[in-house]
Amino acid sequence: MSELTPAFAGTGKRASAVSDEKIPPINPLTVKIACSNCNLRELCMPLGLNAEELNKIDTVVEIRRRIKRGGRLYSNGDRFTSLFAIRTGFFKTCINTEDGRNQVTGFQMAGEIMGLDGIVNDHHTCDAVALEDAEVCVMPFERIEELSREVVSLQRHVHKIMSREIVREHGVMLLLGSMRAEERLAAFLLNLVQRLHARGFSASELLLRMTREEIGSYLGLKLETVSRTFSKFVEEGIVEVKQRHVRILDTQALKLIVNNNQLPCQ
Amino acid sequence: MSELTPAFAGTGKRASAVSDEKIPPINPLTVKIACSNCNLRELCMPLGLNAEELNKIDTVVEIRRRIKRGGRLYSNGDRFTSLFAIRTGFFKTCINTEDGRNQVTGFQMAGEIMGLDGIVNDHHTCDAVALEDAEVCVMPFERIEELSREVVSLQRHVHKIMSREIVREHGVMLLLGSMRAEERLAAFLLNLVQRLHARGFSASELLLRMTREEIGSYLGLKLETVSRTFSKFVEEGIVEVKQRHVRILDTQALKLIVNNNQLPCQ
DNA sequence: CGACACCTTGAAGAGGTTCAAGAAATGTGG
DNA sequence: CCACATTTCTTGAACCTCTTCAAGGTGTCG
Repeated sequence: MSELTPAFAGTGKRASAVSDEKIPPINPLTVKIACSNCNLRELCMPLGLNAEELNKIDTVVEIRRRIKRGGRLYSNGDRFTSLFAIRTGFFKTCINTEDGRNQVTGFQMAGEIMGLDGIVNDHHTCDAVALEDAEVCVMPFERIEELSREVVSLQRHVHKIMSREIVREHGVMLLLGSMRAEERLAAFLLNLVQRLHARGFSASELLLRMTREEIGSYLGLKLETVSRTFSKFVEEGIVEVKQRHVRILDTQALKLIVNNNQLPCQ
Repeated sequence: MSELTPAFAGTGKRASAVSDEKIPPINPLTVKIACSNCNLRELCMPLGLNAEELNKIDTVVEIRRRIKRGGRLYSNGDRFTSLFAIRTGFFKTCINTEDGRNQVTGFQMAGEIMGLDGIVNDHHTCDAVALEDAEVCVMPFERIEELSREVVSLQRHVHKIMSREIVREHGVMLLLGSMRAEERLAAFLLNLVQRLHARGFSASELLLRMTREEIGSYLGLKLETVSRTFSKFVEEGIVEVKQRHVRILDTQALKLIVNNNQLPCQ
């Protein structure tokens, strides 16, 4: 776990694929608020639209909104009006109950949609907190519904996004209900790195944007257990860890841990 | 825990509200396949439709389907074509992984919608097993999408159903991630009895349709722990338990257990 | 540079699991 | 309808994983 820093220097940079412009100096001439010229379109919008549909879709994003690290996109109890597509940054969503319970329900990154929990009761039921400075596209839900009555592929897309969230949560239930600490952390790391890789980042290095406590809350473990489990993986040569920098040395070993030491078929 | 049997005799009968006809002799004259004269409509279909919309909605249910106890409505890998509304009966949904993990992701009863997991990849990702003889309305999803482009309140309704499922799963994550065995079982009992009560059954007596093992799987506990926790509740005078018959004697005590021994505000 | 948040590690303890045996209920076939 | 097989449930005892409590280290930011 000695000299990690140099190797991690590039972790924050995209290696390929879906590259997106830097945020600070938004050029109003080239970056107008429109999905049709957004590099993340393939992640949050349907593919195969014709020109007319593309024009309609462009009107779905009302404005963009910036959230500072630690700030909230929405809070439990807030009125629901819009879904949000993450352009840049990293979020956690969590439930905080009156009696002091706390549960991180997910971590969200660029291209992912937030706010679905608010639809059912017109109010949000969890908090969305930025874990790094972020920018989101605000999509009024009424507009989404209106458009998806006209654009069939958008309608289908919205349904898929919600279904995907349901299936993701099934996976979390499997994790929380049937895995031990090592298995949970291995599954967590593999999931994170896979999603980052799909966005052009490294398949083996990652920078954790959340604390041990937040990881623990998500995984149903105490922060000490998360820390100890990281240390165990390090001892076994599976990962290198330096604070929030993680390098996966043996992806296969992590997969074996998750799969009950069985090689997945094929 | 002595003489429970007599009191439980009526458990299977509806006390009031949404009463529905018995299944076996379906009279084709009175019970045509139509949501507009279904007693469960208020549970699975939007309210406040005009006559024209009601007529359209009636075409959403293709056929009904009966599932024997132990039978499957769908299985992991099955092609997704339809959503299902439960008319009668009781289901569990569960994930079974190749490496032998198993997780019950939910229990469903009359008026609830199943199959949402299949939308995202056109294939189901879990098994839906009937825990008692059941009858479901089969609603082809293409038809639902078509109609919800025309009937705004149906569109909104579909969105709410999916959002509700997402929020429900957040609650399960909270349960699995942050509660101890007693708290989990108390929350489980309160949730079940509340849903049954909303359907006209008793607010304090219930007949469990699932085994201790299935409860345990859902709650992330072993069946022995479920059994022991039931026994503990019995010792404390909170419930009476005789096999699958449960009578809640002290709802408040269960609520206190769930709420970390804090009375909920107001 | 000091205050603060975050992380690591050790030791003791609690909660839940595992293994095992027996009891109770349920289903089946004659 | 009864006898038997099977499933389900309960309970005890030993064990193990994770938590709790505590202390010290590391990194960060004004």
